[in-house]
Amino acid sequence: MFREGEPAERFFLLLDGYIRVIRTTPGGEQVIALHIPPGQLFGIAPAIGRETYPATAQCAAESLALAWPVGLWASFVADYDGFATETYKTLGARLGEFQTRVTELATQAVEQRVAACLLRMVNQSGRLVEGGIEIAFPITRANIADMTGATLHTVSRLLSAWEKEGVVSSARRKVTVTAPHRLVELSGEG
Amino acid sequence: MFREGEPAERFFLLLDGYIRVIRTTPGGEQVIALHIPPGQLFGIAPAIGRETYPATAQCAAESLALAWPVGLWASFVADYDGFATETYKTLGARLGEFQTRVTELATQAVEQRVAACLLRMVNQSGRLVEGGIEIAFPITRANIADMTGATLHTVSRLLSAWEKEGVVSSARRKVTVTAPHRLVELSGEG
DNA sequence: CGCGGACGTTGCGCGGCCGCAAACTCCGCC
DNA sequence: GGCGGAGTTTGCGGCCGCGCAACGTCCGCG
Repeated sequence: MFREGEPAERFFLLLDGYIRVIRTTPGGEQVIALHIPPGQLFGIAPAIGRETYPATAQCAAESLALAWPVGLWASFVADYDGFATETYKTLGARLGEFQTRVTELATQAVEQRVAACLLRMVNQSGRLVEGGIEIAFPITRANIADMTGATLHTVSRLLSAWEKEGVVSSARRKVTVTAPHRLVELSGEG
Repeated sequence: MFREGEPAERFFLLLDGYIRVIRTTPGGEQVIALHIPPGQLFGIAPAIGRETYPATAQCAAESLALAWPVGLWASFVADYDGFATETYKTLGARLGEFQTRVTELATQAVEQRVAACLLRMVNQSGRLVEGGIEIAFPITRANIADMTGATLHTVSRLLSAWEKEGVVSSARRKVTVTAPHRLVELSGEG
């Protein structure tokens, strides 16, 4: 959709699908900052007084979004009454999520972080299926590794172990949580 | 000043001093989320649609702040023209900082994180003294450990090593950076 | 002036997680 | 159908950084 550092020419509203927001380090490694579910605004650089995008946005699944030139931002805020409030809440929710993630990354072991990461995705974007709750967009071990600051290998090992214990059930690019309560325990009551 | 989870009854403007914003994990460990320099708003729960404070705020140094009941927030936004914009920018800056920290925590080794952490504090709250730039508020090794997700011991070892190399110079509750460029290298060009 | 507590340093051992390597499976595409 | 690439699994070795412990130092306070 757009890349980190590009001039922010538009802002978006996601109608359907999922967007992955990514930051790339100078060293070439990437970190997944967040996933945008349908119904949320994104690319809202103008809201925070920026003229370039602070991160890269990719489609995590087939997606449909509306886009407006940033010039219209001010008139949206002025014309639609709940708009500013809603934006504030979105920002606040993201700020809170980042704070939580900083806390997790700083204090918890990889196993707990991966568990917490799965729980977060299930909560935000879970889809009820028989046998558990499925994460509603395609996701690989490598993606989870990028979110948790672990390696692909470690994530794979953890998921294998959990699958043997019946906590999760995973297929190619898909993860279903079958025993959320167990995962909560694993995440350290977080 | 206030504690995480308390009902947000007031918001603040820091006139002088420094505020440390802290989150405590269920396990009792604490993480320093950010430091507030003079001139910034803080405790702005109402801005993000929250009714409780998302974190704890302590004085890091002797401080002086103004406080208003949250009820006045709306009228501030309505009456003072730059107020909303300024708040957005503050939120945006914090969001950006958290994103950066998540990235660092996820991809970089402890040594680089500590270097980056010192650089950030020097940039935001540095005071020019002879021989280098000093961090303007009292700070302990344990504080730095809480910010970087390392242990007191590791931080102590790193600072000792850097002091021998002439990169920093530290005393009790005080750190002065004497060779910022070296620290930038150590931080991995971050 | 002496005590207590906060802060800082250093050594040692262990374990979790990375890094590398190799192999397997599945899917899309020509 | 066959090829290639993306995704996943698993084993093994090594190192960084934690956890513990003990000691040293500095400051504030009665």
